[in-house]
Amino acid sequence: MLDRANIGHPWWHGRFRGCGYRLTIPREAILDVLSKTSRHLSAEDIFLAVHKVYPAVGLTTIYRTLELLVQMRLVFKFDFGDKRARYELAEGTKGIRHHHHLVCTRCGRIIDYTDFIDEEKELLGQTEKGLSKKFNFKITNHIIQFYGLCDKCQNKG
Amino acid sequence: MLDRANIGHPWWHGRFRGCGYRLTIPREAILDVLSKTSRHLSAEDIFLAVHKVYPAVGLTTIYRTLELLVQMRLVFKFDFGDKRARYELAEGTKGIRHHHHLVCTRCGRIIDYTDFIDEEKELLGQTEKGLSKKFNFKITNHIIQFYGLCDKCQNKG
DNA sequence: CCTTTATTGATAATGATTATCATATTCAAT
DNA sequence: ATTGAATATGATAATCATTATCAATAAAGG
Ligand SMILES: [Mn+2]
Ligand SMILES: [Mn+2]
Ligand SMILES: [Zn+2]
Ligand SMILES: [Zn+2]
Repeated sequence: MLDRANIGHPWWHGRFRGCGYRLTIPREAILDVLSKTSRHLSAEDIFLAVHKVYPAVGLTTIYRTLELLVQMRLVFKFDFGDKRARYELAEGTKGIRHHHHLVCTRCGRIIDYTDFIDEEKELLGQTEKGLSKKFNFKITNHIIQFYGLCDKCQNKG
Repeated sequence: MLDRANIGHPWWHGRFRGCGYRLTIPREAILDVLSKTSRHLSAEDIFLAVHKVYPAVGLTTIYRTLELLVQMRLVFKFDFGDKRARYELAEGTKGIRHHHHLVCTRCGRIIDYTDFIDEEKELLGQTEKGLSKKFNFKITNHIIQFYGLCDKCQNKG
């Protein structure tokens, strides 16, 4: 039910054309897994999910492909303080879905938030402009993360 | 010239009283190193610096002490995307010196900035309040990092 | 000095990520 | 379809920052 013809999210096909990269089964399978979750998966998470459908795909390929996808800006790579890197699709069919994160330092839960983004954008724009000028620094990216305790973890020792 | 009597930054002595923790030579040496730099040192950096004065101090103690200092909130631990953790004294004699970072993705240079913090504070306050309410999340900390190219790295391939 | 507890350092183990390298796949040109 | 160069893959071993162990030390308080 996850055969090649059925995967066909055409919107990332175009990204591979012209880069010299090939859109192979492992690569599509990885994009497919990422596109079907709202969680922030580790390389091993992705490996296990892909493994169910394509048991021949190795962990090395997962790492290699993720590195490629990050470099192509199709995927974001995050560090939330547990030891493993976490990956998330950078855009959906509707374009880039920019958001920031709340990270629970007790249970590791990650919450995406997109509210307040508008106000943040305003300030970030100003800040980036000021910083670029003052330090002659070309900003390409930023991360904002709030750490603390999620609702469940506040009601425990 | 870095003997015990000479180190005596009394302001962190108090932090160890009442916690059951002892202010030992290795711990003071580590705090001393951190207090004398504006750079963002790795555990090994600190090890090497301490080693010059107290060659008997082992790397394990550096890691253990840093973990303790982070937990005591005397030191901040950062991840700037190179593989090693980076450490920075959380406060000076004047109290906490809150700031954010610019990270050059090419040469790894880290720039502290404290300008724009006031405007940021305003927005962060609002955002934290809104997020806390909406998600019932108790925020204790945040990180903001801008990634890009520093002035030197813009003028290279 | 003695006892208890906290701290230390040498060493080995861990675990996520990378490097290697021989094999397999793709794709365009016959 | 066949071929052949370029690209991609997977099993395996290597890296390397960080942790776990554990016996030896040092501090604190009588
Ligand atoms: Mn997210
Ligand atoms: Mn800093
Ligand atoms: Zn939680
Ligand atoms: Zn640079």
